[in-house]
Parts: sequence; structure tokens; C-alpha cells
Amino acid sequence: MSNTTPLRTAGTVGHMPEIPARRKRATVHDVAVEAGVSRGTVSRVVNGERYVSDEARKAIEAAIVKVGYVPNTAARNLVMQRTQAVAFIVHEPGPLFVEDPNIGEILLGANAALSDADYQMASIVVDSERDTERVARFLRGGFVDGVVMVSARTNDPITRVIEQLELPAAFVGHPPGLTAAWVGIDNVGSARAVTEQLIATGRRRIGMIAAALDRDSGVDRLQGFTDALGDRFDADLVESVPLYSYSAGVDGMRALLARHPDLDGLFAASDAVAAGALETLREAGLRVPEDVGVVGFDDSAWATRTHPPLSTVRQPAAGLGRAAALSVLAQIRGEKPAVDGIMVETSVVWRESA
Amino acid sequence: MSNTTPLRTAGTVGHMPEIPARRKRATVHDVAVEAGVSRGTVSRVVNGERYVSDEARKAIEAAIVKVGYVPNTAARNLVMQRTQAVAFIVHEPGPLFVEDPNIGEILLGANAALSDADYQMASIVVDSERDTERVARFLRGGFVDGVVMVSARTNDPITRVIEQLELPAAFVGHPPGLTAAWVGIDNVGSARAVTEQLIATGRRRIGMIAAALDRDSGVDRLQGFTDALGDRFDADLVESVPLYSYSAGVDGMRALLARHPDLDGLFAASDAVAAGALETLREAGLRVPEDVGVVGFDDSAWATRTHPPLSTVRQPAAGLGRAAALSVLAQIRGEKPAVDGIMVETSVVWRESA
DNA sequence: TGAGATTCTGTGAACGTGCACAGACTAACC
DNA sequence: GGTTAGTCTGTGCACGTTCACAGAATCTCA
Repeated sequence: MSNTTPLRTAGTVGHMPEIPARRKRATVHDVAVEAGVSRGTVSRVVNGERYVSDEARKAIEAAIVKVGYVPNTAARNLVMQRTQAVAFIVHEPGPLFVEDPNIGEILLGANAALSDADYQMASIVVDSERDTERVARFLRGGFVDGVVMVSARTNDPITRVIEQLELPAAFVGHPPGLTAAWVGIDNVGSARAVTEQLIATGRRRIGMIAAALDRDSGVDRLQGFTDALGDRFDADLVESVPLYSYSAGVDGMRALLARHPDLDGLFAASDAVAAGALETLREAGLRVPEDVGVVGFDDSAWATRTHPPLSTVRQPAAGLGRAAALSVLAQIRGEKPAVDGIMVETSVVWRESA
Repeated sequence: MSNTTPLRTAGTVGHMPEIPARRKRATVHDVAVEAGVSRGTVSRVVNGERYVSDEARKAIEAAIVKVGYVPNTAARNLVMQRTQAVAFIVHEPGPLFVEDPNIGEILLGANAALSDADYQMASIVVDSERDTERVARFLRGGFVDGVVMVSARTNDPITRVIEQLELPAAFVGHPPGLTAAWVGIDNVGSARAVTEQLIATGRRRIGMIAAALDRDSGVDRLQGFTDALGDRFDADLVESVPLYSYSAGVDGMRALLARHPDLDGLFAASDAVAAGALETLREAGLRVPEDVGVVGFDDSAWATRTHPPLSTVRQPAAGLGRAAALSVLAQIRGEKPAVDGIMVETSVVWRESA
């Protein structure tokens, strides 16, 4: 049996070279010999095709476990003209990848769905503009069969390459002005729902720290807030900050408090923003939730660490990643998605901050 | 120019089948024809080997950009008997992956180093025991050339498979009782450094809550503390607790305070421990940093969320990931590491708790 | 000048798989 | 009994690359 022959043929007298001696993997040929059939039949069994006798199938299955056969991915990919890999691209400044637990969870969800389908995930963080070109080259090079894209910009080279190559792709979050599959949550409806609950606690002067109004998620959350308040809406009670970050929350709260010290409710566009706001409220000597009721958005790790814990909107981030990955996989199989966008359900989590 | 031809060659008369018409990738053969040389010579140029005339090299390099050639990974991997992929395995309960920013950053660092070397990263989270078996099978299947392992258990199937297969691997953190490459930080030196800074603020009676003395990290941090104090060291000012946890911090601080109510400085063995200690100090009516200066260790998520924010030791998590990946890469190239363990530099982050 | 080393190039084989094709055998039907 | 359809199996080729080998050309030195 050739697969039990010694690994290295050349005998170096006296010592062994330090190159690790890896055992040769069993191939479809070894299985065929062991089972007394041909390669073709083994291949049919492995790929679950029809037209194989029960007798042959049994023999081959036994042979597979006996020789410990695992199909060689490289060979299969070569002949199938595919890579069996999907890129997970995060277009965010590096640090935010770490700070924002949602991204990690999206990655986790996508990863789970992909590895269930025996796909590899190549995770890529696009930080600088230089990276942008590198990733575009990577995609053009055909290293992946599809792309899951988080926080895409509308007109960057990456998005253009994806469109040009007609690469199966799904975007987490709605990329404005781009016809492509996407997965997201109903930001408008969710923001309206959490604001309505805040109103229901009896608050009269409710402010909002809106964030990231250059993205549709930011705009939509503001829209939901506006909807919930209806004709009681007062634009002066809205403070806009650039990012979904803790420090932006601190700044936003200060500005808002300066204008409206009598505020008794706050909707922060994200939990990180809310955490910053809480800090500022505390410094200003205001108690939460006694003086001011605060709600956030995301149900991120922040939510349970603040004092008091935040009432917020739960984003099923892992579900988003999962859905995006499944969409890409479907497109790889050649299926045309019935709808471009998939909405994932959110829920309101009520804790102690309001 | 063939690389400016439209993507779909077939004119759509009436209808097109929905299978996307992907342009055929250029191969080494196309480049050879274009440059008027043979495949072998092209291969030599691509792989930067010697024995190629300047004339041929120029012609081939021009041909490569003209036809837009990118080597086919699957074909290369097949003939080279490798996968060009490294597994990133996190053995933690799923939620912690998301919660602990250090892990995300380690992943980021490893990913950067790997993709610089044109390696794919297959990230895997091991959660349940079922996963453990699945991953072991995955590794045995030869899908990766190496492994970066975060928070390994000593005696789980995964570790055993790695040892058995002699798979190139690097562990982040020191796996007790395992002879394998690992990457970590200098716990002794870092603990000494942060303690010295605490001394420099003028504290006279500095205590320590030592934790996890069953691990070398716990022992080393205590050693660093001892070193920094020199002959002023007083063993009675050290309280030992079993775990690096919040509640252990609460307990430890109570015990310490009972013995030494006049304490004016504290080194907690981790940020979580420090957070618990802060809570206890607050209950005891002691102000931080006015009455007691507190420093922690890890610069974890705790550090910025306590009141006041912690002065602590920053673990360069991205650097750890990077170093681990580089170690795996070196082992794949056949290099024997000079030392088993690599120490990565830490730094002290000074915030408001001391 | 001729032997040997050095540089350069092309060719065929191999890696391990899936697929098309041809052929063998069985069952069914007029 | 001959045709036809359906089932099952084996063989050769292709995928795109690297590597070993052989051979051609040039250079070096006695």
C-alpha cells in the first residue's frame, strides 16, 4: 500500500532534516483501490450523485473511513473553477472594528453560516485609502466567490469592482443609491418604537442625540424619533454629532443640556452615544432615570455596563451577518433574490435607564 | 486589448441563460504566448527565481500587465501541497468573543500579518463541546497550514490534534504544561513598571490584590509588584484571590481594608479585579484617587468604564496577534523558533484612578 | 581550441479532483 | 427476439500551476 510507505525517501545519514514530515493524505484513488472500484464511482458517492449500486456505496463508505479520506479542496476548487471562499469586508477605521461589538457579532454570524456551508471566510478590514486599492485588486484577482460587505461607502473602488465583476455580494446596512442585495433592520420603525415607549413613561421634553447623519441608519433613526413625537416634535431638541461614539455622546449631551437644562428624556442614536450622555448627565448632577429617562440603540456591550443599564433596541447583529452570508451563498448558487433587501426583526429591551 | 473587452462576450439575442458569464481568467499560458516565451520561464519570473534573461523578464512583465494575469491560487496550492490558509481559533464562550475587545484586536493583528503574507485566515470560534470535535476534524482534514490559538485549554482535543499532526501553531497566552510556540507579555516587568509609577505618585502604604496564583501570569504579576517595592515590601499588604474577576476584587478589597484601613495605594492583578475593588472602596467611603490610588492590569473594557477610569497596563493585543501569526508563518517556512516564547512590549496607560 | 562551468530556456509530468463519454448490463415493452 | 429506456461503471481529459530534467547557448581558463 503506497500510502504507508515512509515519508521521506532520501536517507540523510546521521540526522534528519528539520522539515516536518507530514503524512501523505489519502486520495480518491486510494479509496478506489481499497473499495475495489474506480475513481469515478468514488467521486459519485462523495458528491451524492445517483446511479451508484448499494453494494458499491457501502464498500466505498467503509473504505473512506478506513483510509481517512478527506477531499482535497485545492484540487476540487481548481477543477470547479471556484475558490470556496467569501470575503468579509469591513470598511471602517480600524479601531472602530474593535470598539463596536456589533461588527464582531456580525462577523460571527456570517462566519457560522459560511462554515456550515463549508465556505472559508476571508475577513478584510479596509482602513486607509491604500487598502481600498489593495482590496479592489484582491477581488479582481478572483480569490473569492462572493462578498459580505459591512458599512460600505457608496462610491469607493471596492463597490465599483463588485458591480463590475457582478460578484455575488450582500451589504449589511443599506448602501444608498446602489442596486444590490442588502440586509438591515427597520431603523425607522425601531426608533419610533423605542421613542414611543419612552413617551409612555410620561416624559414631556424629550431630546435626541442624532449621529452619523451621512448614513441612512443615522437619518432613519432620526426619522423614527420624529414620527413618534408627531406634532410635539421640536427640532431644537435634536443635537447632531458625527459618529456613533462615546465621546460624541459626551459632546452631544453637553450641547443639548446647554440649550435645554430642563430636558427629562433622551433618545441616543446608539448605546455608545448613550453611555457618553449618561456620563455627562451624571457630571451635571442629573439622576437617571429619576430626572432624565434615557434610551439607546443597538443593545451592545455598553448597554449592560452603564449605570444604570440601558433600555435600548436590540439589533440581532449575528442574525444580520447570517442573513447576509446566506444571501451571498444563494447568489453563488445562481439564485436571483426575490427582493433586494431583507429586514431582520428588532425588539426593544427595557432596562433601568428609562 | 483583451482586458478592456466587455465582460459578456455573447450577444444577447432574445435571452441569456442566467448563469453569469464570467470572463475567463488569464493563465500562465496566455502570458507565455503574449511574451513569446514558454510557461516555465513565466513561472520563474512570477516566483522571482534566478536564471532569467533581462530581455525575457521585461517582455513577461509587460505581458502580465497586458493580459491582467493573476496566479490561480487553487492550482498553485494543489501542486505545492499546501492550503495557504491559517486557522484563527478562539476557545471561549461565544459571547466573550464579542465582549472582550482584546480578542477582536488580536484577530485584527493576526489578520493583517497573514494577509500581508498572502495567507487566508479562517476564523473559528469554539463554543460548545460539539464544536471541539468539529474543529479537530477540520484540522485533521488539512484545510489549513497552521493555527493561531487564543485561550487554549491544556487538554482538549484541539490541542491534542495540533500536537499529533505537528501542525505549525502559536498560542496567544502561555498554555500551561505545553511545549509549543507562544506569544505573551512580560508580566513581571509590566507589573513592576505600573507599580513604580504608583509609588511615584507619593503613596506610602501600597497593597496588592493578587489573583490566579495557579497561573504563571498571576505569579509573575505578584513578582513584579514585589520587585518594585524592594525592601519596603510587606507581605501582609498582599491579599490573594482565586480568579481575575469582579467579585474576587470585591472580596479581596474587603479583606485588605479590614487589615489595613490606612491603605493609600492598590495594585489589582487585573482590571476586573480593580473594578471590584473600586466598588468596595466607594462603599467604604474612600475616594479614588484622592484617598487611594488604584492601578489595574490589561486595559480591558473595564478600564474606561469604571469611575474614575483606570490607570492600567496596556496589552498590545494587535501586536500579540501579529506576533503569533508571524511565528506560525515562520514555522510553515520550516524555521525552528529560537525560543518557544515571544514577549511583546507593554505600556502603562495613565488615567484618573491614580 | 577544447573541456568544463554557468546561464538560460523549453518540455513533460505531476498534483487530486469532476465531468463527459462510452460501454456493459438489466428490465420492459411491442 | 429485437428495440429502447434506464441503471451502473470505468477511462481519459481538463483545470493551472510548479518542478525536474535535458538541452542550447555563452563564458572561462588552461
